[in-house]
This record gives sequence, structure tokens and C-alpha cells, in this order.
Amino acid sequence: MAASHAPARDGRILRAERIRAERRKQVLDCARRVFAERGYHETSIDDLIRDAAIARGTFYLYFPSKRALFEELLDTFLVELRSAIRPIEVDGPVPPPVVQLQENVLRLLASLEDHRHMTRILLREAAGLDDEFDRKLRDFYDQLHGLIKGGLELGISMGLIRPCDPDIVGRCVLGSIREVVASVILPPQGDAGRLPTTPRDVLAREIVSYLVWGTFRPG
Amino acid sequence: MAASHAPARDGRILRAERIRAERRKQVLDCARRVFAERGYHETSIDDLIRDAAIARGTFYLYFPSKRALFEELLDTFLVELRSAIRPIEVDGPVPPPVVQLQENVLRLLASLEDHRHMTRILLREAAGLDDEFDRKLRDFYDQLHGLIKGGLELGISMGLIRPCDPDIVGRCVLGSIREVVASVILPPQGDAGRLPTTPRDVLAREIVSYLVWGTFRPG
Amino acid sequence: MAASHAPARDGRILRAERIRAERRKQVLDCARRVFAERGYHETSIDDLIRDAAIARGTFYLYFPSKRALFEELLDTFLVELRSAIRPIEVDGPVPPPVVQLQENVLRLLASLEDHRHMTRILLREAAGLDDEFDRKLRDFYDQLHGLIKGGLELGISMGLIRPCDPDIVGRCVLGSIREVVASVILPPQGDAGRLPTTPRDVLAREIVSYLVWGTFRPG
Amino acid sequence: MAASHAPARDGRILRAERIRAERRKQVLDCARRVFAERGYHETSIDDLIRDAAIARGTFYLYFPSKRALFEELLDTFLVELRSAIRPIEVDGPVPPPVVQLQENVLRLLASLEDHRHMTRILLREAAGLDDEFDRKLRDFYDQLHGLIKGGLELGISMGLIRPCDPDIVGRCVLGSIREVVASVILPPQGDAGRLPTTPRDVLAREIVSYLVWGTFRPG
DNA sequence: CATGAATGAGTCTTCATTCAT
DNA sequence: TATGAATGAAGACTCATTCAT
Repeated sequence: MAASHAPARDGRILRAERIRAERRKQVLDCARRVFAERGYHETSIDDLIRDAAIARGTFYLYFPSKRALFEELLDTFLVELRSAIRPIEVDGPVPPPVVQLQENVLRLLASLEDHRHMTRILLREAAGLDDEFDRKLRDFYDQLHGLIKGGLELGISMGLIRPCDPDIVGRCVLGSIREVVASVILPPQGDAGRLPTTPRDVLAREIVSYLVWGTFRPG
Repeated sequence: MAASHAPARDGRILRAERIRAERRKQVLDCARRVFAERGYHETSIDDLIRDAAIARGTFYLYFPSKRALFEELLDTFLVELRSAIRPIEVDGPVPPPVVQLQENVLRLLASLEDHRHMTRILLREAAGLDDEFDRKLRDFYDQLHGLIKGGLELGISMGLIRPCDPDIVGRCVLGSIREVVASVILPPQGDAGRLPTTPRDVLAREIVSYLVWGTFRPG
Repeated sequence: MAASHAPARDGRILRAERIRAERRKQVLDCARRVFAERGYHETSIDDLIRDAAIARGTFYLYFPSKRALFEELLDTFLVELRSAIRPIEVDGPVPPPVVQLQENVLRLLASLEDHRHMTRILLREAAGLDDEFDRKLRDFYDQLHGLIKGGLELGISMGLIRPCDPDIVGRCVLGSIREVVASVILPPQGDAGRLPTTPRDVLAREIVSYLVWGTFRPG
Repeated sequence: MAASHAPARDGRILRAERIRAERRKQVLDCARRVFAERGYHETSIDDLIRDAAIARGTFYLYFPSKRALFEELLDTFLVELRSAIRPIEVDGPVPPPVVQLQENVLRLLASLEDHRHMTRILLREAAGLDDEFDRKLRDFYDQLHGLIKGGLELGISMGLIRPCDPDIVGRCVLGSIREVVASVILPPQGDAGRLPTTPRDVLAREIVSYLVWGTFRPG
């Protein structure tokens, strides 16, 4: 007899969980926007709940603290970003390295544009958030740097890349991409951005050309 | 009678002003260090006055607010940095452009190392301090970008630089330098820095080589 | 028609009421334990419903407030305790007063041990819970005091009790019992109690001896 | 020259310290009263600063937290109380033990009356304040109990005290005193107390008589 | 009846700034 | 000029209670 109610109860519970998840997501979405606009430190719980149109207590029903909410936002985003980047392969029937590089940059740009708010946060809050957050960001950039550096070392050993210090040049490559993204994403005070209309593929092409050829015109 | 005292009074006043200026400088020096260590937001007035060994009220005698002090620090530093960069000249008996570029990078690195604390702050607090500060930083980077972009455009018109989008590539150049500096200056958790021993001129040579030649090995 | 259903409905209603009463009792039992463990103020509604395994709203279906539940717990316990104490009689075929006294103490100790949780609460939360609760506790102790005082006055008039201030000595008697109980019931930090193994009748005998003879060894 | 200012500066600093100490004391005095009236848990920082007529921040200038302030109050009081109690001596030209006992009780009553507010708190907040506070109170009572118990054991061995369980009877003695004090100090709702006019020495005499002789009238 | 999501008043604490001495 | 005590607005977080489902 109790069993006859089980499905109904399960259904209700599942529904409740779905609703709960939606609510969480809604709060997360609002928070993302508010953090992007005001910055982590400048954003108070008050700002968050006003924007999400929930009560003070409701916030703490879904997140144990402002910090935890931000951490979730950051973690999710970093995972998303990492998934956009794939190590360059040289064995088997794969596109040439430069093409793979360009695809990586393109995927990265796409991912960043898809998450403009978080990108904005990532670029604004370079450091100084919190020891833990700082470490996470540094780890993320170090991973990127490690991938690039590895690619360069491989390229050098294969004679594709000119001899250079992979560590330093790896930083240069990382910085090139980062700065272009920042100029596109960080809007000068409510403006739509400096290069708002530059299509993503043009950006990617220019970046990669620069990474590969530098600026000098030979001949 | 008043006249007879004037020189003495002037002397006293001048002396007082000198003392006052020294005191200011001392506080600014301390603040620079503390801000670099703890970050702008984490630094309280308490931290500042404790480090400078002055009383609370004294602080406000010299600076109207924590914000204003930081602004002064930032302004001074940005002026200093700007002075390290000289537009590349092509007319007259001047070194070749690449050499001028390298000299610029070298001067910049020297200046940044001379002011490690402020450099640290500049890189930590990428943005999100304050709307006004954000604008200043953006203006600074925009100026750098403008100089680089101008140089690229000139180079392109002279056939020295390969045809490219000077705006985007200008961002890349800026980002390359910025990222390398960050990796040198921002210590990974109390460490002395990732590339602590790399001499300044090696850094400059690697950066410039990259800016000029990119990563590809032709032939 | 209505009449023909009446007994069935009554039965259903009665059954429902019984279930309701059982549920109430279950919640009360849990609450008693939780209050005894954590104290009234430290115990949150959350603690109560988690322990009773009921939902938040359900709690308020049975009790109008945390305060009201505690009040019920307290009232029930005080009634129970009062029933353990019987005025000492001197007329008729009754045991001698000292024996009656000892029986009272014994019944009191038994009752307190039967309701260790509430005893613990009663001793922990001496006062400061709430004006109303404070009054109730004071009333209870005043009743005890009144009984003892009356007994003393009677004893004095009969020449059994040495002349003394019944009010003050009444307080002494009350305090003697209270303190011994506290030392037995309030565990010193997770311990089982200071006099854990002292049998109830030994306690009662020692207490009564003290009440009667004091500490002095005559002769 | 600097030395010539030293005395003046010292004077100023000493004066400032005195003022600071006075202020602290004033806040402590107010807090004592408020805690006594409302209880520890019911008293908010708001209550404290309103009563002391200081600003919120000022409070934290003198005390790191509400808890710390209360701890100071409690510690000071417990030290004061302990100093009122002196072990009973039997060697040398000392008054008879009963007299020493009575003197102890008298000093204790005096001390408690001198600090009515803290006494009120001590009796109200029997436990449940905080694990640390609870431990302190228990330790205090355990010390008292230890002293009494030691006295009883000595008395028994000397044949002055009738054979009894010193542990249990020690609790009785402690409880007798405690309860009388409570009845005098804890006012029934704004009333001046139940035995308001009973002089301290009468109380002491009655208590000690009871401790020594019990209630029975021999003969 | 039962549920648990939502509420918001209330709590402690911090800190940039002011001002009397 | 120098001091540091005083201020109070603002912040993060808790929890008893309500109410729509």
C-alpha cells in the first residue's frame, strides 16, 4: 500500500529537485552578471538577492556563502574553458599543427564569448580575490602555459619551431591571446567593446598569424 | 618689522614643507609595499598606519582617503612607466627599429623591476578596484597599445612589417610583454618568481625575437 | 443516513486523534532529549525536526512555537515532580516524620532519574530562559519551599524540630537536595556523573541524615 | 631636547591610559547590569551599547567580542569570590572551626551582595552559556565543593564531624548556601527579594546552625 | 495532513573617516 | 601638527516562522 504511493512520491521529489536546480541556476545566472558588473569584492549579498529577486535567507538556502557561490561559478567556467583546448597532435591523420592551433584559438574564443560574464570576471579579477581563488586562477593559467610550452618544445624538436626559450615564448603566446580577448570582452565603460564587430575567425586568424610569423616582413 | 622676519619665516615655512614632503614620501613608500603584499582591498588603514608608524589622524592629514593615496601611487608609477617608452623613430641618425624596440623593452623591464611593488599591484589588480582606477589602467594600456599600433602602421607602410591588422597584432604585442613580466614579478606563493634568475637582457631578447619572428622556423 | 455513519466517523476521528497524539508524543520525546543535550537556546528548530524526522511545517502543525513545545515539556515534568512529593502527616497511623521525609526524597530521586533529560534541563537552565519560564521555575521551587517550610513549622510547634527560621532553613533543605541531584545528573563533560554508582537509597539516607542531624558529632 | 618633552608625553600617555581604563570600567559596569537583567543570550551588542551610550565601533575598541567581555566579567568575579573563602585551620591560635566557618559564610554573603549583578548572573546562568563558561562555573563549584569536602574529612578524622559521606554531604552544604543566596538575590520579578531585610549576619548564623546541627531537636 | 521552500528581522563584526585634545 | 578615541554605515550570516503545493 505504501508502495502504491512510491511512484507519485518519487515523481514529486524528482520534480522538486528539478525546480530546485532551476532556481539555483537562476541565482547563479544573476550572480554571474552582477559579479561581472561590479566585481567580486564590490558585490554584496544584498546586490545578489536584489538582482535575483529572492530573500536573504533564500540565498543561504542554496549557497552556504557568497564565496562558495563564486567558487562554483569559477570552477564551472574553468572546466568549460579547459574543455575548449586540446593538445596539438602530430601523429596520425590529423590536420597540420597550425590548423590545430587555430582551431584551439577559435574554440577558446567561442567559449569565452559564450560566457562573456565569466570571461569579464576572469580578466577583471586577475588576483587579489582570495588566496584560494588566486591559486585556482594561477593553476589554470599555468596549465595553459604548460600546454603551450609542451607544444613549442615538441615543435622545436621536430624542427617546426625556431629555437627559442619555450618558457618565455610560451608566456608570450599566452599573453597575446589573453590581451586580445580582454580588449574584445572588457567593455570600456558600458561600451560594446573596442573590436566589437571583428568576427571571431578574423581574430583567430590574426592571432595565429602573429604567433607563427611574428610581425616582420621577410624579403 | 614684518619684512625683517619674512626671510626667516620663509625659511621656516620652506623647511616645514620639506619635512612635510618627506613624511608624505615615507608614508607612500610604506603604502606601496603594503598594497603590494596584501592587495588594495585587503589593505586597511590600520595596516597602512601601523607599517608607517603614524597615527590614524596623521594619515588623513596627508591624504584625504585611502583611495586618494592609492591613486597618487598609481599615477606616479604610470608616469614613470610611460617615460620608459619612446616612440620608434625612423628619420635621422637613429638605430634600426628593431634595436629601438629592444631598447624600449629593456627600459620597460628595468623600470618595472625598479618598482617591483607597484608592478605587482598593477598586475594583481588588473581591474575591479574602482571605476576610476579601471579607467586609468585602461587608458594606460590603451596608450601603450596606441604607440605599438602606430609603430606597426608605420612599419607596414614602410614595408618592414608584414601586412596585418595593427589593432589586433598591437594587442598581441602588448599582451606578450605583459604576460612575461607577470610571470617574472608575481611570485607563485611566496616564491621568488618563476623565472627569477633569467637576466633582463635575455628576457628582452626572447621577447623581441618573438615579436619580430614569431615562432615558426622558416626553411 | 448521517446517523448510520456517525459511529464509523467517530471511530475514524478517534483513531486520527490517537495517531495525532502519538506523533505529538514522539516529537516531545525527541525534543526532550535534544534540549537536554544542547540546551534550550542552542537548540534550533532544525535540530528538533532532524531528530524527530519530520518536516519543518509538520512541527508547526503540532506546536505553535519552539517556546510552546518547551513549555509543555516543562509543565508536564513539573506536574510529575510535584506528584512525587507528599506533605508529611502526623495524625493517624502514619510512619514517623523522618521516614516520611526519607520516602519523599526517595520518590523525588526516583522521579528525577526516570526523567533524566528533563532533570538535566531543569538544572542547566536555572533561569534566563524567558520571563515566563523563570516564573514557572521559581513558582515550582517556591512550592517545594512552602511544603518544607510548613513541615518545619509544624515540627517546631511539636517540639520535633529545633527552633529556627523555617524560611531560611527551608531554603537550605531545598538547596541540599538540589545540589546533590545536580552532581549526580549533570555529567562533568561527557562523563557519566560524579557519583554514578551511588545507589539511590544511599543518597537519600545521606541527605536525610544531613537534613536531620547536620554535620556535628555530639558527645 | 626630545628628552625635555618626555615627561609631558609620559604624563599625557598615562592620563590617556587612565581615561581608557575608566571607560572600560564604565562599559563593564553597564554590561554587568544589562547581563544581570536580561541574561547573557538575550543581551545583544545593541543592548550593551545603548546602555553604555557608546557607538557600535567603540564597543569593539575595548572588547574583541561580547563573549570576551562576559568572560572578563565572570573571571574577575570568580577571583573575587574565591578570595572570600579561606580554608578552615585547626592548628595554632585560631578561632574554633565553627566560627571560621561562619566567618567564611559571612564574607561570602558580603561579597555576593557587593556584586549583586554578577551574583544574579552566576545563579541565572547555571549552565548552557558556552562550553568554556560552563566549564569555568563547574570548576568554581568543584573548588568550593573540594574545600568543603576537605574540611569535612578533616573534621571526621578529628572526631568533630559525625561519620558521613563527605562527598554527598559536601554537596548538601554547598547547595544550602547556594539556595539561600539565590532566594535573597534573585528577585521575584522586580521585587527586592524574598528575604530582603534579613540581615546578613542572621542569614549566616541560620545557615551555619543548620549545617552544624541540622533540623532535629534532640532531647 | 504533510511538506520544505521562502521569508526577513535580527545578530555579530569590520573599517574608513571624523574630531576633540 | 599629531594623536587616537569615537563613530556608524554596511557587511555576512542565522533562524523562528509562514504558506503554497
